[in-house]
Amino acid sequence: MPKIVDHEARRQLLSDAAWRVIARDGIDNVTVRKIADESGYSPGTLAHYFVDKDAILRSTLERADDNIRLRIEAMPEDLPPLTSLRQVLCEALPLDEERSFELTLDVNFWARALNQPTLRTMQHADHDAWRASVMERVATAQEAGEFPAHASVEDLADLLVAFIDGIGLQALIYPELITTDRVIHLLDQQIELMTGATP
Amino acid sequence: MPKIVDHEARRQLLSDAAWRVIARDGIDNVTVRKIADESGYSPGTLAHYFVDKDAILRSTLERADDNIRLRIEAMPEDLPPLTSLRQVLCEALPLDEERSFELTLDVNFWARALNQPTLRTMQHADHDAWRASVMERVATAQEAGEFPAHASVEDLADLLVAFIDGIGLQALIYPELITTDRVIHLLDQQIELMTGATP
Amino acid sequence: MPKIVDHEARRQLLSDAAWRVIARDGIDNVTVRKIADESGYSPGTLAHYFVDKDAILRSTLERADDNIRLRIEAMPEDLPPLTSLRQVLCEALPLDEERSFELTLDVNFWARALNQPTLRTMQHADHDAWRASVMERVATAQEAGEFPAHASVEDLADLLVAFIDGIGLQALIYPELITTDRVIHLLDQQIELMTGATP
Amino acid sequence: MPKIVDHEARRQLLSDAAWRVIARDGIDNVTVRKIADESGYSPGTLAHYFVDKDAILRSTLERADDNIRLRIEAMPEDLPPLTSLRQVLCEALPLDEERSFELTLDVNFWARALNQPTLRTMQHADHDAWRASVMERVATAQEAGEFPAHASVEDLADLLVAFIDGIGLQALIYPELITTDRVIHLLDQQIELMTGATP
DNA sequence: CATGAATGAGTGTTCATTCAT
DNA sequence: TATGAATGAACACTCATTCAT
Repeated sequence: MPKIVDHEARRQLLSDAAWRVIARDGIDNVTVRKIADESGYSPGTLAHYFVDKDAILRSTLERADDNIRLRIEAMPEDLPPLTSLRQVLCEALPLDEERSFELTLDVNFWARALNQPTLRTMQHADHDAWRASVMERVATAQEAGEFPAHASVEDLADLLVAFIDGIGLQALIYPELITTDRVIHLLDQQIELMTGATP
Repeated sequence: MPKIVDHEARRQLLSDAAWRVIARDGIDNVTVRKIADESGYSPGTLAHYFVDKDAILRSTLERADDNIRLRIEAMPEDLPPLTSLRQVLCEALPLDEERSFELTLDVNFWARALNQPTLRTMQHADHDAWRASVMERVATAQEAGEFPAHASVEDLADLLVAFIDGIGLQALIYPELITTDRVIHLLDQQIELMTGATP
Repeated sequence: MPKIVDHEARRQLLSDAAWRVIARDGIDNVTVRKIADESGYSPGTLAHYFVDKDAILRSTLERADDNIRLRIEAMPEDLPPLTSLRQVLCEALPLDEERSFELTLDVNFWARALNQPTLRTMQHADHDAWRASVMERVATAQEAGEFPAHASVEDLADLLVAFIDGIGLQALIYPELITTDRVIHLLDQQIELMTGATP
Repeated sequence: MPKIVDHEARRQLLSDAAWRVIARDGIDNVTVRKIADESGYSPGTLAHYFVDKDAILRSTLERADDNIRLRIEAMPEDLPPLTSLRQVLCEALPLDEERSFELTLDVNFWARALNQPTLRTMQHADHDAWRASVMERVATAQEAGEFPAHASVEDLADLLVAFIDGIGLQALIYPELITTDRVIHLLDQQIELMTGATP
């Protein structure tokens, strides 16, 4: 069934074009025409693959979160617990162009999620999945003695997740204030606080 | 004599109406007509007080950040250092309707700031002012022996600020996941980690 | 009845302000607000003196043509026939700032006259009055032997009037092409042709 | 395959519709909706062919002057010099509906040209081209002995151009005063004056 | 008489969507 | 399936006019 494969491939191609437009111009300035131009297809073509403009935008969010999930799944499994945790956390930080691109998309959708239940549900699911990945590695690390035994795994995970969300946002919006190096430095500080590795 | 209106008061009235529309419908769905309806005035009236729609939107951001700043300035000065710090941090969290309202506005402007330099500059200045308030209190607390003497004030402040930004966002978007009580609990945990007050 | 005098004086003041705005910005870009600003009064005040915006505009045309008529009436009566004729013709040419100002106004109203009968009637009357002045002086000059006896006074007058209208327009729109000196030169040529004063 | 339209043909169709609206309602009363209605298309369609309303208006001026130029270029080349000159002059006079239509357009743009440099440049170029056509034929006629040998070709041409501009305007605005027959009569008189062909 | 705040209809323009080819 | 011309509602903004003070 080559048609089906083509169809899905075309959807992804169009979705990626939409993503680039969002990242470049901001979600408020996206027009179907721009996406069509960016993709190399005509506006009418988009109608064959997405019911409406909102569907195109939603598809970009799906793709962005797929990317993060796939990268996490692709990680080696035999890493030291803290290393693995650190890698998972870094996947959500704007440390390189690709991840900045993904986070830019997320930020563009946050405000919309406040008003669009469908979008909110999507983001919620993705955030939960990522949070579960973090929590899983926190638990493993705790078992390995990296975190204090009495600490709540949920609390530790949520503290990390909140920190990552906050520092990532700042790094994205105020890159001259929060450089990539400083993001890493602060992440190390936060982990150090939590492992209790105080001198 | 014609009716003389207090221009500044009228501007605030209209700005507040705009704010309510942004919070209710999302910044993407704001129209001048809606703001006019919400304010009780006609669309043409808005033109007397703001040069264009963007100026109205910007004014809401100014008001929101003014609110936070004024509340911080109004705090008693003789509080214990950690209490004062905690209060400043809480001013930026969506712990009640008013503060949720303010944070909703901020979230709505984040994506726009990525593409509009003017907006970004405004947000940067406001964020910096708040960050300075936090840092000032962290320094005072450290002098009072609440934080380890060797810790960097900047690092401590930025860790807190990142945590607040992240947890506030989650509490706003996923209130059923991160309740107000949990926000407070996690804030306490984070402060505890930083003071080194391990049980 | 001092009120009446004030009223008329105020009308003229406002009319002059309107005139300046038309000449400066073009009749298409005139707004009541601009006229109010130019006059130093408020928009509401204009309503006391003119029923609507069109009435203000019409009043400027009246004033412009009054000016030309008054200048012609103020001319000495004992001038040589050709000199007198020449002076009348020059009153409608943009030879100085004042007359350029008047012609600018006329040009601004020509297109409107094509669609607004009221305006057309006004312009017609003014144009007729000026044409009559020209014809009168042509007749006098012919009687004095300046023009060939067999020539039609009407034809001579209309040829002159057409020339003046045409050359004035060009001098106004393309001043770098048709300078003031050239206008005078061409006027002399035309008169010479008509007097038959061939060298 | 979608319907492929001839862009240039469609532009002309829309331009002609705009022209009719200008001639009917006056350039001040032209709205995009009226042009759309007149053309039989929707307002949105115009945006596919012209960047904005001003571009539509400008296109009508281009078309009008193209028309005159093309008619002059299409004239037989072996006419007697004075006949050829006379024909060129008549092309700019409102002697029939088509030429009245063209002149109406010009008059509508004159006032605008005073304030819009782009428009002024366009009109200047067109006027110059037409003036050059006149001058060329005056020169040929002079060589053929129709005009006095000592007369300046430039002066003769400018006298004719000014006369044509002036009489055309009057014929257009005051048709009951200056009939078509009278326009022709006066043109003959003017040429006669210039050739010195006094009976 | 003078004010200027307020109105709301009208404007040019944008753009998601439709659909004949 | 792909096209791109066409649509028409929605938008921000302008501005002549009204009217309470």
